[in-house]
Amino acid sequence: MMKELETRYQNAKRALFDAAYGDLNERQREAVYTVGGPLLVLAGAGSGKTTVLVRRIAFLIRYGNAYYGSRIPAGLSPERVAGMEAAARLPREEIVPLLAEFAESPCEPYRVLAITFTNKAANEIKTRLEAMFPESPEVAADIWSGTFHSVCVRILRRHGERMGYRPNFTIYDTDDSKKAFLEAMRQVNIDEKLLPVKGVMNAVSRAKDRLLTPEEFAEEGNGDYRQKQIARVWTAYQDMLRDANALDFDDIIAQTVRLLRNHNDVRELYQKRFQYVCVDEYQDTNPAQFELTRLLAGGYGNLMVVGDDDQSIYKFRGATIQNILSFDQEFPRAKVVKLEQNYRSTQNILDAANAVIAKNDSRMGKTLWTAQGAGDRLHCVLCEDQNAESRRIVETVTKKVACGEAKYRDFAVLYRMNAQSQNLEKAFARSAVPYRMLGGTRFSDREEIRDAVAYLQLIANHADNLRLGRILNKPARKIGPKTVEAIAMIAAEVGCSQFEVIENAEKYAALGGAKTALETFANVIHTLTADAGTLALDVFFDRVLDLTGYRQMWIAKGEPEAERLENLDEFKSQIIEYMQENEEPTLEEFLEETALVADVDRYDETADAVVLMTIHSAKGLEFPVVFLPGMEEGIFPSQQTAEGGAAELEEERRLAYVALTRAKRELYLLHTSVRLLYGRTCVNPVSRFVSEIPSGLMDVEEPPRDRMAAGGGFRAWGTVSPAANRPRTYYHDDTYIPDPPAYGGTAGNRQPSRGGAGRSAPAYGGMSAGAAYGAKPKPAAEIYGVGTRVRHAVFGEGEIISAKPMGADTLYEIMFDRAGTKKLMASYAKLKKI
DNA sequence: CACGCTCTGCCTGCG
DNA sequence: GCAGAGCGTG
Repeated sequence: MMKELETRYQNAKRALFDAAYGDLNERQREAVYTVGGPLLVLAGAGSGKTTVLVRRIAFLIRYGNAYYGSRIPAGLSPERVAGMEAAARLPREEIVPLLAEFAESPCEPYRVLAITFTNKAANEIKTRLEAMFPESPEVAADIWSGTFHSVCVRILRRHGERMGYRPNFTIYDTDDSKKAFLEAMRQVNIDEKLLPVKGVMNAVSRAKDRLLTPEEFAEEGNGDYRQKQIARVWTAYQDMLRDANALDFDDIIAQTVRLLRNHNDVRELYQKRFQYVCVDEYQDTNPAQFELTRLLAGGYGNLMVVGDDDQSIYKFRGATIQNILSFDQEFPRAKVVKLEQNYRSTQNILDAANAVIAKNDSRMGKTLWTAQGAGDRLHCVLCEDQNAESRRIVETVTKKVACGEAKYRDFAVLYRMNAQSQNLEKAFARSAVPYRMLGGTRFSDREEIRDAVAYLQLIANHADNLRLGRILNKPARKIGPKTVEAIAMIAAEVGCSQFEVIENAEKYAALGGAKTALETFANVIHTLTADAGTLALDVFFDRVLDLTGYRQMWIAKGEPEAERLENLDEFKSQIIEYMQENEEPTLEEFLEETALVADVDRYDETADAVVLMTIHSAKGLEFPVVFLPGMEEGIFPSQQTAEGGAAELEEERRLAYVALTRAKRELYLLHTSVRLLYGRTCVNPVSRFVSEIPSGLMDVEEPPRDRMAAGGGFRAWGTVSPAANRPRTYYHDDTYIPDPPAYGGTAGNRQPSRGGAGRSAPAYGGMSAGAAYGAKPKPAAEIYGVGTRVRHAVFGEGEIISAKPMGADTLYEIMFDRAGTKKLMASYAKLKKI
């Protein structure tokens, strides 16, 4: 009798939770309720992955193992159970307060660790957790949530001394690291021409991902000469970092793993602390991160990982898809929950993505579905060339915005490689469509920012030889390469830091005439080091720029470098922002944030503008309308992938899957008949990923016949027509004019003309353009001189600042009052003189 | 030391 | 096509 009541109680309890979590689907709920043991959540694109992660953390803090737990309250009565059964029919918000009493060993917030890859993801988790506990903000604050690197740095600051790092250690980013590698190569006498640094850095980085030591790496090469050389460089590099009390990004993970492996007390400290460990984007983890996760979760064994094997696109960065594929072998009792219901896209888009990814072998197997319905068919658009492709995208955006179908921010243009972005950006820059482009040089990578940071780093850590070298003679202080070399020699002999040599310059005869300059420099750094402890950070920063003469250096260069000063101001506002966010701001902590938090929120989702970025950086984002230009063999899949092995192609196909699943409503796949890339004209067949999409899902669009070249026209599926093969000349500003017929030659064997034809502007006749494309002849336009005020239909009023004759036409550069400076062809701009 | 010229290589890139 | 590195010269 009692047994039956207990079963009823358990069922009623679960029914209450199911009702309270009724906004989740069944699979999502299962993931949330499963708190004990290893758990793999295979979360398809758009399946509510972050929601599950956050809700689960909140669940285990509030209720612990309430759902699957077997606890029965004392004095359980039939009336009580009947009451619970009736309560399940109440509205959700009335059920939620009833759940607290079912809590079964709930977890304290500080015992939860959530690891992500990007700061953006870490911040999102934090923000969403704060929203889950509005009544007690300390809960979200107590949860350890951060990136792999921030978690490891936190551990190393505390226990790094065991590994030989003093707590004020410095973090070297990729650029610093490159400088150190170059120096290391000089030290071991290896010519950069024979062994490019890029290759060395990559090899060492991959080896560190695999937790190898230089010795193991050399051994693994089995006598391979190159590998032995790399190991020598690596050893010298590692010595330099050790001397400078510095770690690079890879060391941060690898050394934390060694710390936890080799020091039982430290490992146990964290294993006892972390009752629950969650890892996001698990398909992107490398072997070192796998090991770290395993160690940290090794106490309680409550490890949840979330990821999507089909979105593993970072093998080139060291990630192993194996980590997710063999999770259930590594953790034998693991539970696997698949999230396949998609809340983002239409069924047509999902069917296309499913069809493409189904061609892969190395996958766990998922099929996305939606309750939303089929939606529009995909569009496959063939354009003449990359300019037509870009224009086509801009036109489509303009049209859809004009008819009120969408806002600018609903559109994204996603491309395979950054080289494609130039054309696209030009088309947008010339139009009235607001856009923002991600990628390119990051703010923190700019020279002036790096220099400013180097000054701050040196002040925080005088042993930082690399940063010292960066700014020692910047601005020029009459400390030339000879002096620098002498300093390095002395430092190596004495066994001290280079800055200590400078401090004691008068002791060393070898420093000769530079002594005074060095003393002055040392004094400046000493003064600033003292200031760092007393002045407010922003005031201190100004003082650094002024006392070192660094600001003056850029001021002296005048107008062309004005942006540098603006960037330094922008950096100062980042300092102020940091001061506002932290109660006890310190230089060291600020520097750590700068090292680990590169350009937060590069993508402002609120701005009403079309977004342009690579497919890689679009992972995790979604847009109502997505354009995928360059769906061509040789671009996507890229040349080197297509030539690589099957594994490379599978990764590329996953990238295609990521690209397709970014779209919510509409998807445009664009490809061209001819394309100018790397200064070469190429004729690429349409991408295999387009061909893999069932034709019934797609509308195919080709340019109308009369606009096509003579000779049978273009065939969509890659047949090369002779006319398409004709070489063309492009001007630096991308205004294109076909070569006259007499030019001859074919695209395939055309020699790159370095600095030759095409740079200057030969006077081509306008007619050849018309003849090649059968296009209408350009209407004659009235020619205006520089300084003329004109009106444009879209951009409004402006002034002509330059006019360049181009064949029969004229290229104007016009500074518009509101739309900025644009380059326009006279015949198309339809300008009116004011 | 600053500049301008030539040469080269070139996919994706978190922290 | 173009950026970044390397190199030579004023």
